[in-house]
Amino acid sequence: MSTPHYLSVRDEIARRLGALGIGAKLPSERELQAVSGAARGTVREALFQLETEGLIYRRDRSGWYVCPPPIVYDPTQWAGFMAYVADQGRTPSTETLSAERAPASPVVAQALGFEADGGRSVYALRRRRAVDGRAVLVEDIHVDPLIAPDLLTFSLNDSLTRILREAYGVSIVRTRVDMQPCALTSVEAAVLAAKPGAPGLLIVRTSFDALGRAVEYDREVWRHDAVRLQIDISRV
Amino acid sequence: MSTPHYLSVRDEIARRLGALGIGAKLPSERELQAVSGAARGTVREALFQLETEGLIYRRDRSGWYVCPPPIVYDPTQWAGFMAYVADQGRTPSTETLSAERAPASPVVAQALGFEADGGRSVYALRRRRAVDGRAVLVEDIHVDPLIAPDLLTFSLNDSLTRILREAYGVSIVRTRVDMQPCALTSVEAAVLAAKPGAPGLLIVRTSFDALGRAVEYDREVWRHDAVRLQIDISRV
DNA sequence: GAGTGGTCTAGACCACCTT
DNA sequence: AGGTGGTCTAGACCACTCA
Repeated sequence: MSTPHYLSVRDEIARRLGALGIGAKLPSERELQAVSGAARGTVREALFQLETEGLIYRRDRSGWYVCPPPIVYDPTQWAGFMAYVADQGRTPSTETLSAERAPASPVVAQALGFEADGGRSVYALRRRRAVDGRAVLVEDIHVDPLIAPDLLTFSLNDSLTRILREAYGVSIVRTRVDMQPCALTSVEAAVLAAKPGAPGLLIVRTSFDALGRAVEYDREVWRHDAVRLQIDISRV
Repeated sequence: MSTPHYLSVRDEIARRLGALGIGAKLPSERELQAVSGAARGTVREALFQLETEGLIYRRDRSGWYVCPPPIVYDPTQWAGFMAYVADQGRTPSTETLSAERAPASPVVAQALGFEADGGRSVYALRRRRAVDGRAVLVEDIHVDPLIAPDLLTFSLNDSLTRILREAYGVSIVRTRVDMQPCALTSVEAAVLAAKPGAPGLLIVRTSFDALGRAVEYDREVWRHDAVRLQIDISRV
């Protein structure tokens, strides 16, 4: 047995994924076990492998499902999530989980250029966004209340950038994007119906206006299999 | 037992990571098992968790080690790997694993704008790059021989972009970057002394010159914990 | 050669989802 | 209420690394 058993089980399962449709539920682990003749732990090893590859995902305590293709995402463009996803023939949705004015954490305060220990507060939004009904990301957005007073009176499921532009006359001219693989915390996992510790992709965006003010600090945690970043850069 | 045992083991191990230096080897799994009183599988569960979080990594069949901090990488800048890493106070190194002229695969041919079934060949380089002696990425670079004839006569551990500019007068003015979490194939894992299926980060760069020609197609597979992308975008 | 991590087995119990 | 995935145990053997 030169190649481990769990890899042949992986291949066997992978072969069937095409027959199952996108989003379809896989047979139970105990069924897969019966078919493959392996112990359940070995079957799970194979499933974890496919999860890392982005071919299947799980909904916590529910089961394993075939991954839909990833969304292609350009964090430097400002078309907005709803437009992007629709352009790719998918159905986006946004849900605002919370919206409040709260004290700025040190990280947020620094990102928005607040003075240390100023005790400033920020607008904090938490949104869950889904593609074709599957929750793919949770984001925390922080906005300086001095730049966008009364922000919370707007409909927050829309493009926030449009609100900033149309209601406050603030245009984004510079964006700093940070990206890093991560593990889902228990909070993030709960929001995404995933298991805590599942692999994710962290994208942090800080947006600046023409005056150089940090207007928006956006922290997005994606399911790692749900997104592919694509950026097009032209040098001057 | 509201929180799973493997998570308390994780916390216990995480607490000790500070005391161990960066790059230090963790105690063996059987030692950790003895300390925690858990079964070995549970200890491994905890270690996998820390691996996903990017706090520890393993060298295949050797053991678990404390992760150094990630390299901050801007794929849109052309400073080059060696310059980047050095700027961050780390020691970069590059090793050319192979350099040859070979038929272009369909993916490469399309990326470089070759006509379909043209039977064109390309220069293909495979390089391994390390930070402080730890292999962090393997890259496959493909260059159009019509644009850079005799490329293989140069010293290929250097910045390829500089060679293109200084020897061939080709400047990159546009870059398309694609990025996606992935799993290491057995080939990539072998090059990086990792386990096949370990989490990775795939970065694909296609670079164009002023004439709009695709000059270079670069496919980089990173250890997922070794890199943090950072991009700064200004809109005109 | 000793000890390591990698793989694998064959069970078990529980909390939770689904029906 | 039944079945699921999540967690956990207590072993075992092997290929490999390292001293």
